[in-house]
Amino acid sequence: MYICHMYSSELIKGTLKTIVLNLLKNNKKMYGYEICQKVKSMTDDKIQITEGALYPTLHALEKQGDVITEKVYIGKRVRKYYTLTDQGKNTMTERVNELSDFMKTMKFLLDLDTSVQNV
Amino acid sequence: MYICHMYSSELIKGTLKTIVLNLLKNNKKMYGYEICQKVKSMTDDKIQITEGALYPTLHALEKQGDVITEKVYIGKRVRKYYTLTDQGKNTMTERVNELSDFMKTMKFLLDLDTSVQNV
DNA sequence: TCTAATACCTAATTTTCTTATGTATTAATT
DNA sequence: AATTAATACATAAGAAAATTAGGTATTAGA
Repeated sequence: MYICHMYSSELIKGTLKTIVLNLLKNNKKMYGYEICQKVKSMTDDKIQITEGALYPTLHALEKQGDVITEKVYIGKRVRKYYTLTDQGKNTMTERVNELSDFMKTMKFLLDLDTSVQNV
Repeated sequence: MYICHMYSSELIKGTLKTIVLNLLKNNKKMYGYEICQKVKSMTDDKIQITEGALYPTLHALEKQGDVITEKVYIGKRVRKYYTLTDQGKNTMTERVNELSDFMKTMKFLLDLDTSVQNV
């Protein structure tokens, strides 16, 4: 039995934007720190997005028009909420489809589809 | 319907070593150029490993003892065949299991497991 | 004879992440 | 009350892994 504690960083590379965009679809509106925690808890600590990776990614998404931001003050502490734009929804759909397709291809390539049914 | 012609390069990042190690499992003995062609044909041109990425990867695998090489001359042209070592077989198993596990996690994270049965 | 395919290789650059560092507020612990 | 941990943002230096572009040489095909 294979027990995995945390994925090697190479694997996660390239999927960060897709993860973020997809979370924004499901949760409508999130802030950076929340995204880190959410991914960590949803994956049983297997995927831990570092803040050094996340914030530049969020800024890039904003710059290219896939998300818009709004600042909310909780007392004196600021939160920056991110929301998908219409363009961002398209980007999200494309990215998620592509990743889904990629995983099917990888499954085939690595001979992992041992099941009988194959849609 | 989503039609994918070729995956964006970010996705493939981090999976190259795993792909190579796995191909060597199934095919026993392969040379670099052959690996490129095999991956290309098996994935309907969706994954095209560039030689600039492959050769350094193969050299790294050799350096860390996961593969051994033998040169074979076809006329005057040389082919460098790569074979998994025992250590390489272990590495391969680990890598493939990790990637398989990672894809399950991503499926869950991206809410892609809509099927009823869930092994 | 010229081009395409086969077969290897490396180097400069780019992208993307890690690691480290920084600021500041608020909650929890001692 | 004071210290630590958690919350919440951010950037910058460096590393890793790919792309892009270049190089050499042989062989097959047009």
